[in-house]
Amino acid sequence: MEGPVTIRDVAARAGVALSSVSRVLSGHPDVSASMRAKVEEAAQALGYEPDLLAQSLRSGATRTIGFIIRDIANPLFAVVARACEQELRRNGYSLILMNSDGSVETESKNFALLRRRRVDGVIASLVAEDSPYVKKTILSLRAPLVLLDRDVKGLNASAVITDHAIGVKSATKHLIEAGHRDIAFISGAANVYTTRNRIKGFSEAFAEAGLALPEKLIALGGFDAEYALIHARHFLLKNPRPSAFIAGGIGSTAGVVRAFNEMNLKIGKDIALVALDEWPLFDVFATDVSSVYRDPEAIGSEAAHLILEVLNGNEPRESVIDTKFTARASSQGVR
Amino acid sequence: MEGPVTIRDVAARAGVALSSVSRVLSGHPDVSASMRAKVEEAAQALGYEPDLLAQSLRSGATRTIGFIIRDIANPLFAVVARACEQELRRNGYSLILMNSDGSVETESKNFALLRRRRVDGVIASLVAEDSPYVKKTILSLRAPLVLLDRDVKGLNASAVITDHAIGVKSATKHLIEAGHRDIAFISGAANVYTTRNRIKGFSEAFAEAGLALPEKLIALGGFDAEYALIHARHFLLKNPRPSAFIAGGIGSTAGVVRAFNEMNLKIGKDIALVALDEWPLFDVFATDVSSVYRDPEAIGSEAAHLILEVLNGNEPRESVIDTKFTARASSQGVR
DNA sequence: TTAGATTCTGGTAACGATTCCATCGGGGAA
DNA sequence: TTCCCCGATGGAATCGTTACCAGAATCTAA
Repeated sequence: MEGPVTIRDVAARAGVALSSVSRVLSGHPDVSASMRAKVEEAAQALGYEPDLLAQSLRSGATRTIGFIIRDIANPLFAVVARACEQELRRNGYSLILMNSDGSVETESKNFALLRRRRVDGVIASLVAEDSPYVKKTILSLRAPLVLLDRDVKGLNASAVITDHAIGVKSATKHLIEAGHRDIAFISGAANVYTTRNRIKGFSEAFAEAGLALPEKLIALGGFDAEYALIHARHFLLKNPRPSAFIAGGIGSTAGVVRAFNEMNLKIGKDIALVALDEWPLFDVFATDVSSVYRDPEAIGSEAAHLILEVLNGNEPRESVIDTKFTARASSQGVR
Repeated sequence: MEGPVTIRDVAARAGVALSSVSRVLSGHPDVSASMRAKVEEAAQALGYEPDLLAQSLRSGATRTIGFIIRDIANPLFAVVARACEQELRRNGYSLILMNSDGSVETESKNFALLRRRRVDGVIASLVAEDSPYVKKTILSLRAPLVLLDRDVKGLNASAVITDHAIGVKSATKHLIEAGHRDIAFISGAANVYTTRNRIKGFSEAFAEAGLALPEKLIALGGFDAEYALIHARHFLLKNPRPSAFIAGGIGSTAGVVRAFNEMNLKIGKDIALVALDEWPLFDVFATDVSSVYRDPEAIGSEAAHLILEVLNGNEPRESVIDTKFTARASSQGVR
């Protein structure tokens, strides 16, 4: 019937000044027992709930964290987001989710909007590290930032970094030992750390084996299935055909395997495959696919920890998550 | 160097009253050209950005929508969330994401927090329709609500409803025609519309075939993989063993197929399967699994439309999304 | 010329909270 | 008894906006 009840209503009902109500409710020490009782009775009776908006305006803290990623529908990021939200929620923060849809303009607008919303911090997986706006946008944030798997110089930001190289290197080594030489590698563009670090592992394995990197079989341009499909098709028409593929991420894997299916190539028999990252139902419907795994749960909660640390006055820092290669039937030698 | 620039700073620089600045920036008609020029120059020069917090406090609208679901890591809901966020973003709203982790208490706390944050609306997939708190919590929201696949009486809320029955019915009919009689059905609890509506389709198919419903083979208790795994194991030990399974959702499917794998049962050969809902890489790694499909993209953007409609003064309403059964190799008759 | 309407502008009161400051007692110490 | 200090309270300013109100300036019509 009445609108939302404010601190004034409580003060009126208790017959005291509103500053006294505020003191009681915020646990100020200098309040008498009788005052405390009166105010608490009134607040209880009226069902008073403090307005977070007003508190935020006054205090300058919104207890809100922005979360910007390319696409929440990427199952890996969905798990990251869940873990992150859970951990932030436990600490009294809420999460504002924004997809950048793979567009640097959208990403930039998202940052600007979060700034205007006065979020206390931002966790982001940037579309690109080298786009001209990035630094300007981020430096004007005036709030702590946690990057997910990105390396941008001169930012003073925290970051959760994945050590892809170690996993990709042992995957590549494994393929080489199984006799593969023409190994195709399809992943996102080199303007994000993720890709560069994966290629690092890939290159190191070839170098250590004393072999030349198959540069013609490397396609770095997009994490989406479409990009991978087109380039996998192209590679599969080469002569000789590559005998193995490494697919950089869930989208890439989808594209690569679609290309295999189109040409009726059986994984592990006609062609070898290593997938970087796993996806839902991986363990039941892709039981023989070799993979380089990283724990998205750990990434999400670590991102939350890093932002909370800075909000508690600590210095930004980096945290490294490792990856693990598991060989399965898909990466054996093929005839 | 300076803190964030406010409307006062702009007023000072332009040498006018702050009310004039507000008028210019909010496009009030009664402003002279020279005033407009002065203010715009000053705002531009100082890089002024209005504070959404203050605007919200003043206007009463936060342009913020709460989104409460059980688990964003469920790939179906991740796509729903993405579509929803995109559509809301286009209309100037931001989305606050909260997982309820399958707990009615957490869900209730999330609602309370969103209320205190003064969100303009909430989109939610309730954990249960019948928990005692639900109505009280929701009625005290004082903001429009869109339910996802839930049916709660006396709420005056909008809803995006999926017509599962039609798809499940034709799936069941198909199984019956292929000779299956002992069809197991595993899904979430009956205190959500989703489950009841699926069972409705299941029952109707049996009724129309003049057969008795295999009540002993119905397990309704949880959408999670663990629940499905336990009950699938149990059913598979029965004599006679069910010849077909319908798994209600992505989690259920994971559990059911794990049970198959444990007992070394080949899908489509030793045992038939129909999955309700599809998941990422379904088309490449589960090409022969029969499914009842619904379009999560449509659900998400429809939810956004429904909440925007009410925010624009229209009455709440329901919107129905249909489902489609596709028969594949997994649901043929088995020896 | 003057009344009345019309622009335009500045000042001020909100929105709902917190916090500083001043005031008023009462209790303890000298 | 006097002085001081501290606990307890109320009043007012503030966070950054918007919106109302009043007054000044300009304009139109009689």
